[in-house]
This record gives sequence, C-alpha cells and structure tokens, in this order.
Amino acid sequence: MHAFDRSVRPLRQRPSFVLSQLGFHSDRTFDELLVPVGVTRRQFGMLRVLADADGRTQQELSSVLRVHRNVMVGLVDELETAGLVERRRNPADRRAHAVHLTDRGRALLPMGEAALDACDDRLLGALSAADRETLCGLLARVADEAHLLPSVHPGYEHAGDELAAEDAGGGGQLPR
Amino acid sequence: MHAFDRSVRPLRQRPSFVLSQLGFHSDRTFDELLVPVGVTRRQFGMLRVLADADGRTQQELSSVLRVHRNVMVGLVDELETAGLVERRRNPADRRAHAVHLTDRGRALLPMGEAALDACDDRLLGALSAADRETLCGLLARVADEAHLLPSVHPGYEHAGDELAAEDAGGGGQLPR
DNA sequence: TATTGTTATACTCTATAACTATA
DNA sequence: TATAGTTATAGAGTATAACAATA
Repeated sequence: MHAFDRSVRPLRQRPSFVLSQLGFHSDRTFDELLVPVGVTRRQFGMLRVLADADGRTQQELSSVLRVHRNVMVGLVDELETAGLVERRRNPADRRAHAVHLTDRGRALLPMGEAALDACDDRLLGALSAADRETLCGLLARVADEAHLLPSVHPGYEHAGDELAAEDAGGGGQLPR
Repeated sequence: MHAFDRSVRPLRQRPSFVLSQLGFHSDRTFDELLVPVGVTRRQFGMLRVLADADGRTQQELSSVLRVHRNVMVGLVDELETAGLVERRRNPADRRAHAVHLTDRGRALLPMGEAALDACDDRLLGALSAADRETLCGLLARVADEAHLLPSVHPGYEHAGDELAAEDAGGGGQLPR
C-alpha cells in the first residue's frame, strides 16, 4: 500500500478532495452547456421530475426534490414566466397548485439530456469505454454507500421542516 | 455499449451528476470532520499552503490559492483572530504583510490531515484497497484532463483581476 | 503612477418566520 | 386547527469598486 501512505499525501491523491474539485467542475461545465438550452441546472432538474410526474402539487414536488416549499415557489415562478410549466387549480383542493409541463417545457427535455450527454463526454472524454464504465460503477457504489438518493442532489436538499423521504426512481433533479 | 444507451438514462448512471453529488457530499463530510479541529475547510486549505510556504505575502498567497486579494484579507483576519497565523511587517517593503504560521497553527496541521484521512475512509470505506486505488487513479486522470490544478479548488477560484498562474505542487487549498 | 492591503457597497442564495386562503 | 402557497426579512458569501499607505 505504498501509494496510500498517510500524512503528507498531495491533494491530487486525496479522493475526497478530487471528488470535490470534480463536482464543482462538473457543475460549472453543465451550467455552460445548459446556457443555449435556456434553463438553469436547477430548472432542468425540476423539468426532469415533471417529465415523470406531471401535475404534482408544489408540496409533492418539494418532497421529491427535497427543497423547501418556499424555494419551490420561486422555482415554479421562474419556469412559469419562461412558459415551461403552468400552474392549474385543483377543483378538489383549491389550496393546491398542480404543476404541469407545457409543450415548450416538454420539448426542452431532450435538449437538456443532450447537454448532459455532452457534459459526460467532456468530463470523461479521455477515458476508454471500459475505464468509463469502471469509473461509473465505482462512483455509483460510493454514492450508494453514502446513502445519496439516486436522483436527488444533496446541494438542494433542505434539512428542516416537512420532507417525506421518498425516491422518484428514474426521474430526478439536477443540482446545486 | 448497452449500459450507456442515450436519452433517458437515470441520473445514477450519469457520471457528471454523480460527481456533482459526491463532490457536495464530500464537502459536507469534511466540514463535519473539521468541526472538532476548529477550522473551516477554507482555513485549513490556507494553513496547508503555509506549511510549505511560510512567510509569503497576502498577494502571493492569493495567487497560489487563486482567490481574490480582497477575500484573502478576511481569510487572514479569521486565522489571525484564531491565533493560527500572524502578520509580520516586511522591513524591505512596508506595504506587504508576511503571513506566518504560529505554533498553534502548525500544531493544527496533522489534525487536519487526520480529518482528511477520515473523510477518505468514510467516503470510500466500502471499496476494497484495489478498487480504491483504481478509483483514485481514474479520478486523477479526469481531473488532469479537465486541467484542474492539483491542489487548487475551483470553487474558490476567482476569474478576474491579477492571478499569476502557478501551481504550488504539494501544498494546496481545500475548498469552497 | 503602480502596488499592497483594506474597507464599503451591492448582489446573490438561502433560512426563517409570518401571512392568506382554503380545508 | 392544520395545510398549500406566498411574501418578507435577515443572514452568509461573493464581486466590484474605491481608498490609504508605500513604493
């Protein structure tokens, strides 16, 4: 175990540090790739959830994305202003707003996925297909072990208040 | 290439996303482990640089850590208040402040390194030594390819102004 | 005139609480 | 009384510019 001797190891050999660097770099890269799409990372994450769960209330969306309901208000505001979602009244409970994707919002989804593809390619472009798959597998194992929800970004997560622990499976959110 | 088919791949299979998740998680974990040490991540990064470069001016430290000199003022203030560094006047150039580690500051370094060890262990605890080394190698390659400086965290980096591009090698900074 | 360090201002994000309208 | 959504306020963090002392 000579490569892992303790104490003064340079930071490039510290997985914690490199993960932190790469996480930040990944965010920045994806931000950049998302500019031509016209939404932010956070907004895209929200649209991605709605793709699988159209018509949920803001409260339910808060729960899935693990953000505070106060923040959800602003997020829906932004997307509604951009014409990507719309709020509809629920006749059964007129307090609740059902959030629906518009056609424009739905049309935007594949563009965002393409940006994600491009982001993965840009980050892992130097790796062979085999190395890439090895890396993905190891990252997924580490994320599992850390109990990170498969599609919720911890950067948006909100500790306090009312958040029903639940995982949306394939749908998800983007990040920070 | 069946595991990598495009379009609706869940986020857990998106390396960009998982890297972002894990980067955030790593930050949070290290923050936690650093609490008993009594410094923030950023402060520890600074102390780590000083370990290799005691007595540099604030301007030089700004350059190494790639933060703005205005921010460096506050960082040195914090550390000086905590008694971990001290500013000394340079007789040759009385504008410049040489920043020196105090004994207390130096004594704190191994505690921070131990926290880093613990952070790595907590994050990668589930992996075998071999898998761990494989992951570290792949992460380092990706970081190299992204032109991330081996010991500078991009979250602190400052775009504008005067920053002499330089790498401190073993010394470094922590982050965000 | 340029440079080192400092301070002040503004802007973004987020956290908390308080408010309204329904139930 | 509790809940869905909204609004307002305060606090961190950061970016920009302007400033005093020295070169």
